[in-house]
Amino acid sequence: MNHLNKPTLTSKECDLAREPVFRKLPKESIDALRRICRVRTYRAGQTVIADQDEPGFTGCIAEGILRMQKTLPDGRQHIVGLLVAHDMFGRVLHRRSNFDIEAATDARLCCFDRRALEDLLSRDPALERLFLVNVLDELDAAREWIILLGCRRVSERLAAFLLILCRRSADAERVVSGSNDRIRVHVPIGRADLANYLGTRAETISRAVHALADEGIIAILDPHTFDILDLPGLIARAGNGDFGLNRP
Amino acid sequence: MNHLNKPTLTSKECDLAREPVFRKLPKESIDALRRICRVRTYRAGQTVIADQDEPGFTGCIAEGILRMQKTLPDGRQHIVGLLVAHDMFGRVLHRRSNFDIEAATDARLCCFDRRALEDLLSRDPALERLFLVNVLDELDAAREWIILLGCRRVSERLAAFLLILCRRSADAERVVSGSNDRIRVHVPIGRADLANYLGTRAETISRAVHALADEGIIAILDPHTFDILDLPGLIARAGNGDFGLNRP
DNA sequence: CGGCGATCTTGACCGCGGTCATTGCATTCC
DNA sequence: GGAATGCAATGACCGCGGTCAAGATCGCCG
Repeated sequence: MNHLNKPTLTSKECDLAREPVFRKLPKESIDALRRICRVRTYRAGQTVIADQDEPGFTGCIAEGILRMQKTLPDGRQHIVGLLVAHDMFGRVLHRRSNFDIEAATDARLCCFDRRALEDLLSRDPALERLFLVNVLDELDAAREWIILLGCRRVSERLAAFLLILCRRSADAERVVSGSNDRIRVHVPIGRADLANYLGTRAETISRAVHALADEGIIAILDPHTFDILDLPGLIARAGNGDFGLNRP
Repeated sequence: MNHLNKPTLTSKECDLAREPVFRKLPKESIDALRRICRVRTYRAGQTVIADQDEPGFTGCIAEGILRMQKTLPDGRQHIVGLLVAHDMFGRVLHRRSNFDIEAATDARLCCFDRRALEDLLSRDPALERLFLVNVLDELDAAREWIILLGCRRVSERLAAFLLILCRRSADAERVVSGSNDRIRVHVPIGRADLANYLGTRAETISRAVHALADEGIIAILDPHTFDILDLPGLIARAGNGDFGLNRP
């Protein structure tokens, strides 16, 4: 059983002031946001925003994981982004979505009405600045990912992905075992999603994972749980890129 | 001879009001911009902004082509973006550049002092909004590119790239030949750069180009000049993606 | 004019990774 | 308990595209 695939949805509402993205905002901005905030919950597999839709809201994730993906006419799929708790999703100032946004796990979302948020943005420079900086960071991350897909082999991409998971403290925890401490990471998605994210196939992911295990870089506890045994080795495998540093 | 590799640098200054990006701005915003604008010229191959630099300016391109690229520790390179005339380059609100920005051809740039521009942004909501929308479009384009690299084969990527060139009217012109009209496109960069952009190698680019020619989809006039003979065929090859629609 | 260097092209080879098929191992449902 | 379902793992095969090497083409410059 993978607890990350079945988050327990608590009944407490969004606490926007506690979201890292909004923390730096002045109190009145947060209050204004809170006034246009509605909670929505989705079950794994449900579509939040469909490709080419004109959604009425954007928001941020309180709990769960969303995947942004595109399905090509011939059926091939690609995930352009995984969004975890505290990430923003959707698109202000833009009519149509260019991707499907689906719940990869059960999810609870704090949603802002699009119109109301755009009004707010126009009247609140601090908020608009926050969004600008946020989008700039996303752009950087997207370009890092372009490099990942453009000139790295699958094993390197997998290593980079695991490093990103390591850096997200919510997904990683230090585990003391014997004399040396390991980093435990939970992979919150299945092999197929992971393959679509890394631009390859589930079989290749499987082989790459076990290759890392054979080299002693990771240990496989179960298909969704690994221990990082050799962090420097993993970093070397990833090609020393500084992944995820933009998204602390 | 490839005239696009050696643009003649005219002596006239930037006419910001005529740049499509700025056209919608109120006159006073444009005037303010013009006041902090300096022209810089670069020769092909020169570095405009180095990876990890903290550049003192950003700007937009009056003439020429810039490439944003990253060189990995092991020497592999990847181009994350080609910037042509009227595109913005560089990064407001961010200390360090994550990429090299180099002149792929001789280039003339309208540059804004970074500090002055950031001051301006804080005081001019219309300008800040323009930047936000601009960055959102770049993010969309980057994600399209992620899909291109993540789940399309080289011949499809090449086809998509040619379609983007077609849609940039400056690079494409209709040519009447006999009864049917062709679209002529100039490829402003060499095979090696193109390979780094499309995530492959120069040899593979060469083969893919000639494969398209063998199928009668394009005609090769010289290594930098093609005629599109079968636009629907090219679109089908590219997988019906709507490339470049974000950047009209 | 002739040699030289850069770029593009083409061929031969082969390895990474895509594809297909099979197996194993859970969990769920009858 | 046994059948059914879903995901992961593994093996066999092979094709796309990376790599290396050798021509081809063109512009440049002595």
